[in-house]
Amino acid sequence: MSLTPSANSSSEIPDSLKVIKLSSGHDARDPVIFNIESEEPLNLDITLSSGQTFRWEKEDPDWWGGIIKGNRVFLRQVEINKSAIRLECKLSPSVKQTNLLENYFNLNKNYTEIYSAFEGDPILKLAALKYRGLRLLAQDPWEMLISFILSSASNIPRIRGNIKRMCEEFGDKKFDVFGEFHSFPSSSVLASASIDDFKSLGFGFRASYVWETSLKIAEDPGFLSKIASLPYIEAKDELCKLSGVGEKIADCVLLFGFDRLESFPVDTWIKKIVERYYFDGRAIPVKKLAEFGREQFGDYAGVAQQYLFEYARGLESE
DNA sequence: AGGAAACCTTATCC
DNA sequence: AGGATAAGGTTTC
Ligand SMILES: [Mg+2]
Repeated sequence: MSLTPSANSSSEIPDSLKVIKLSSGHDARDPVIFNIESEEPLNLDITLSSGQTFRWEKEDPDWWGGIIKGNRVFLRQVEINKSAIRLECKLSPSVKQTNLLENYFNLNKNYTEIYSAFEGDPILKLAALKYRGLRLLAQDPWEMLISFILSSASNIPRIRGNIKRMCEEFGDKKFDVFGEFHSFPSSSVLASASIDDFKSLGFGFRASYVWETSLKIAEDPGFLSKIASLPYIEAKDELCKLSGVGEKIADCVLLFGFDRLESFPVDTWIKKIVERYYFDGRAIPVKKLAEFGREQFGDYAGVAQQYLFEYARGLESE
């Protein structure tokens, strides 16, 4: 299943974006190579190694490899300065999607404007400075759902490993000019696996959650597309009905899979940093913190969350 | 209704 | 070095 986040169906690509083709890929054995230039801030390393996405791998010193809407993509940053960025992109010539990368990186969203909104908040100002070019990605809702069910009380390296093994075991084997790769497995394929299969992949207690939710989605394929049209509160309530999905994971799915920037997922890192800098170190219940985040950061709550998350983790590792 | 306790496994900390 | 603690929480009791 592959759903398009609603905001992208009507997204306009701004004039500031240029696509420069370097190789037309007339020969079906050659990859298509082109550049993307944008005035929007985008730091590939920060964005693709962040905690919102789990399947990107830096295989070369420079090249990132990943899969977008079932298409394998290789990217490297060839320019990054204050006013413009440039990406070199390699795709299989079989890829027909237009604006695949522009949509994935949400290049229609004005992050300079968002940074301005962060100016009045001392912590966000610092975070935006340190992680400039971190962008929210427009990812697949189904992939987000399973990925974040796997994230609960886990850690990022482990989540990546769980997902990688699951894709290798259950994802469709596909071929392009670069060779073999595996897609993210469908709900029906996962529903026909067993809980023990998932335990042997290292899912632990999340194995039953993944199986139950896969079965539910396989039996009700319209479930996720209905979410897209619901108001935030109702969308979240619906998602929470799924096994393994509570408030936090519902917020992650809404933010990363449905472009709902009003979501403010509260995990242990957000809890720590928000208590420390916004509540004078006092302990605050997670539910209150989520309400605070949505209230405090408004339309950009989800972007603020992402910057605070990376900032909090950065503090720990320094 | 609200708050512990249980739940798997692997990084990371000290 | 290796035992303790924490990790993008949810469910169950
Ligand atoms: Mg649930």
